Amino acid sequence: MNRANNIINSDTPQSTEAVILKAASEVFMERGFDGARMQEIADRAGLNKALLHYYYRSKEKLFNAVFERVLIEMIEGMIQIFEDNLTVFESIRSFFKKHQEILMKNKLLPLFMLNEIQRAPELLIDLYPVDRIQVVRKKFYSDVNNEQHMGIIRKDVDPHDLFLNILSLSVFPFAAKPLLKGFYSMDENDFQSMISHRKENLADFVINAIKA
Amino acid sequence: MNRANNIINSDTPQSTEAVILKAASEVFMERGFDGARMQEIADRAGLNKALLHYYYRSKEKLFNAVFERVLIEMIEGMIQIFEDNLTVFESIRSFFKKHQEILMKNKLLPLFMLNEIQRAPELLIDLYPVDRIQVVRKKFYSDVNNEQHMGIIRKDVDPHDLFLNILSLSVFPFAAKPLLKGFYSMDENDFQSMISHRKENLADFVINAIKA
DNA sequence: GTCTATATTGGGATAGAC
DNA sequence: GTCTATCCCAATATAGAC
Repeated sequence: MNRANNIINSDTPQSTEAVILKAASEVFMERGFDGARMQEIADRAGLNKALLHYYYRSKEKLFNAVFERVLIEMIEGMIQIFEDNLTVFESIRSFFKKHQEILMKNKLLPLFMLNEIQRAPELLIDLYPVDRIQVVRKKFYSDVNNEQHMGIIRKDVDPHDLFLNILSLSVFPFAAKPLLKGFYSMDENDFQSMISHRKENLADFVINAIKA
Repeated sequence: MNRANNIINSDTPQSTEAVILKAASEVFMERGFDGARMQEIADRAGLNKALLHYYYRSKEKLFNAVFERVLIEMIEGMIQIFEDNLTVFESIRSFFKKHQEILMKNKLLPLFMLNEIQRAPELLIDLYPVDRIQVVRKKFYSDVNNEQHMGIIRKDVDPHDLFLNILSLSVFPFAAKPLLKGFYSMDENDFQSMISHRKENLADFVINAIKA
């Protein structure tokens, strides 16, 4: 269980501050900012509400602390996946494999992030240097372009679209988990095995879609 | 602007009940159940809070009225798209085209639905006869199987996966709109033209991925 | 630093006049 | 049916003892 794959659960926290942050992460992830209660966070941390305010002043500040941490680790995690020097096909394979594993350990992450950014879009700009991720995207784009010239990837593939498609295929099932459970009447195990299956097969889907 | 494509905005409402429902739809969609305020709904409807309770008893009942309507229209809309007797490739083309148009008119719909079902999964089962959508899925599956035997679609395509992939590609960008805006620094127009672009090209992506 | 007790306000819900 | 005024609880936040 290496650090990169583990966004919410820190390693057996010691300091009160860390205990609070861990409990807060859980509750905010499950219920969102508006649905979360300071009381529940205190209960889960085994402390009282007053202490939360002692350390973090307000619910909003506590939330921001949680969100910033989650946001940074998520993006850094995604960046790492793309960092190795691989062919585009290999990158795609490795991306799905690693990304599905990350999300499997943090099933609530996608919906949480999408939600809170919709609620307060400034969170994204305020808390993160957005251009950090541009570097990776640009590299991916030029890699794709190269392989298009080499006749490996179809010429009509737009790298920008491709990136978004990959992200959609990877993330959506997690955001839609409760919906899928309802429609397909799946339980937690079914969902898990669906993801393992996708982890192996999504790359083929995409590669077939783009290969020349 | 036909009815099927129009989930939130009803046609120039008359009755107070309808005015409330319309205002409530807007506010719940924008802020979710937990973030929504009865006061804001009243303000937008040009009425006072007391009337909301007069007609709908409680916030929760008002929400359920909104949610049920949205859920049913959404599913019925999706079902209609698949109802025509087309080849799989044609279905896919027509699905993306129509579905992107529906979502374009209700950009907040996907995230709203995903959210609220995560918050209260029983909404799905309580408010809708789930098996209604199974019929369409089953038909799609058997169509795919047929065309696999005819050598049109790759044998290793799992219809179940394919369905989820199509949904992911169609829905995710809307759920992630604020995130995309942040990362790509897009404005509303950029987003709109990205969707028009995808409306035309998503089908090719999928068809390339699955054609034998 | 951590607790109990309390202040304060936001917001869902109701009473009652018209 | 629609309004104003009010109730009341839940939830954030603070005071102050230890």
